[in-house]
Amino acid sequence: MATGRTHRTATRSRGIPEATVARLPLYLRALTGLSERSVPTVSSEELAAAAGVNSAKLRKDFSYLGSYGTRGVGYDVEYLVYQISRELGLTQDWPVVIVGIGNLGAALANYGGFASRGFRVAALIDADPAMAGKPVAGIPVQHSDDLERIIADNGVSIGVIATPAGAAQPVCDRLVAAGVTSILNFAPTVLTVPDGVDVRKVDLSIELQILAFHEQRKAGEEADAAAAAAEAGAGDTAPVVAAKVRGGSGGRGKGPDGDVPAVMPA
Amino acid sequence: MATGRTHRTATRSRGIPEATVARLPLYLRALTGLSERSVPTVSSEELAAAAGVNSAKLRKDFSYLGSYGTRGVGYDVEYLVYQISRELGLTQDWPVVIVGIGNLGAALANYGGFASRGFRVAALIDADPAMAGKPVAGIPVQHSDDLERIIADNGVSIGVIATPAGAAQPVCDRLVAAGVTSILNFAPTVLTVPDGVDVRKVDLSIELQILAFHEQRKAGEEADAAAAAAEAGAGDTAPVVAAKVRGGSGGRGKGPDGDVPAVMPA
DNA sequence: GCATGTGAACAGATTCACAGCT
DNA sequence: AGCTGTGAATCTGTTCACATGC
Repeated sequence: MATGRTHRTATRSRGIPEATVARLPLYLRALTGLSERSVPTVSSEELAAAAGVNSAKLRKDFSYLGSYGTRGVGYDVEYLVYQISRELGLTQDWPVVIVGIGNLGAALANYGGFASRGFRVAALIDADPAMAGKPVAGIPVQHSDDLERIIADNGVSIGVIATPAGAAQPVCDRLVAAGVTSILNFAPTVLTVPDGVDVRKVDLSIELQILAFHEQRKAGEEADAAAAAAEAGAGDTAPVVAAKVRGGSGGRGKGPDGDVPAVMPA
Repeated sequence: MATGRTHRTATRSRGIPEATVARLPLYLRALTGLSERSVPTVSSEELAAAAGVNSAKLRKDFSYLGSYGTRGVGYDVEYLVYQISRELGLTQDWPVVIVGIGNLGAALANYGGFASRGFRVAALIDADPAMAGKPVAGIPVQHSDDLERIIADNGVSIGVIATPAGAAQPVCDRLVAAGVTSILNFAPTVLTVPDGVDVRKVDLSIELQILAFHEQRKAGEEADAAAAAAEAGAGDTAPVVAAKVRGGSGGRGKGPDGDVPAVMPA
């Protein structure tokens, strides 16, 4: 169903491009590094190198925030740290709940990067009664029956879903109903949420698949030749089936050399 | 200098846009779901809904792969699964090493999504001698002294870094020197790699920071809305509007645009 | 002189809308 | 009639190059 529609008044003055927002945390990290080493100022060139982007992009990004630099000199590190933190909303405290305390959930609970940036793990929630009360990263796991109360009691607006795929949508629905408006989803599922709720997803296997694509490409001539050979072979062997007899059901012939299908999940 | 990717020297007309590549795994997942339920064909509309994108984009994406659909009918599920798998390089087996077996590394080792898509965890490596020999996810952890040998013995070209930030660059250097050409980095550091090596990073705290930005903006918009209402109503109704009114979707005319999930995927 | 900040050119991705095939 | 495949239009993001101000 079409939900849709972004706000129209969007670009008043708070029109920071999404791509820029996604880089602000990167700059912030580089800046905190400099701050810790008591570096007072940086040029766009230096900071860009530390953040792994190019300097023109960095200057453009900063220009959306305002003119916080000094021509001929550079940027004041502490000042920029503050401005970016404020822009990202990190000057306030964000209570977060993590739902699904398996391996990944536990890893997230232990992840130091949260606490150090204004995020506070307010609660860990799991559906397994055996987990209830068990401390993970020093925080006792609570049963999911209490999810709504926990959200309300802690004023949580950001939820992290680290459940198995099947549980993700129901959990998401409950989080949203309870008042959560931002969700970070680690489950390999497309979540459906009402308008006004933001979802970001992190999918480990997707990242690897993208790498595999490039890796295959790199293998270059070899892989290319192999693929070409396989495709050429298609003219008189198995894949013809795939190419012509589609719609067929179950029995798909095995590929050219052994393991064609290969992609069914366990 | 940094990311030096050879331009689209690509092979023949193999110029698949990066944005499209990043979505192929998404389509693949939706398709495997359909395949498991023995659905023989899908329309671009249906598949797009399942993958959480809009149908024009999906058709455009598929057009880069070739003409694998049937006009008036749709796409053959099994055939598409095979084509996308092949394009992503998932019809071959990719041995992967995970370096840094802390909470996160263990979670990754246990993550089912790898094995099910052509990725095989060939080895777990950690710098802590106390970990050596201990099985995680059924695989004995090996000491990092042997990193080079492990890479070579297993023909590994993809490495996953899940170490603390400080160890990431040295580990990366050793992986690359040993022959790894694709790296998935979970450590919160910018890695420097030679040309020809791909790095993708997953940063949990960055994702949360992006959510925080939007969360903050939402709060601001509520205020804006209240202000606008006040302005329009001229002291008519109270700012009660600012209360939690979410998910809205009252009547509103047909939305001209699709159902974009509000935030761009990683 | 030197580095920021920014309009303008460029490149890439998304969406539209319809021609073309089944 | 229905759905794919794709040029054209649009939108978003990046890079260039230089005027601007310390």
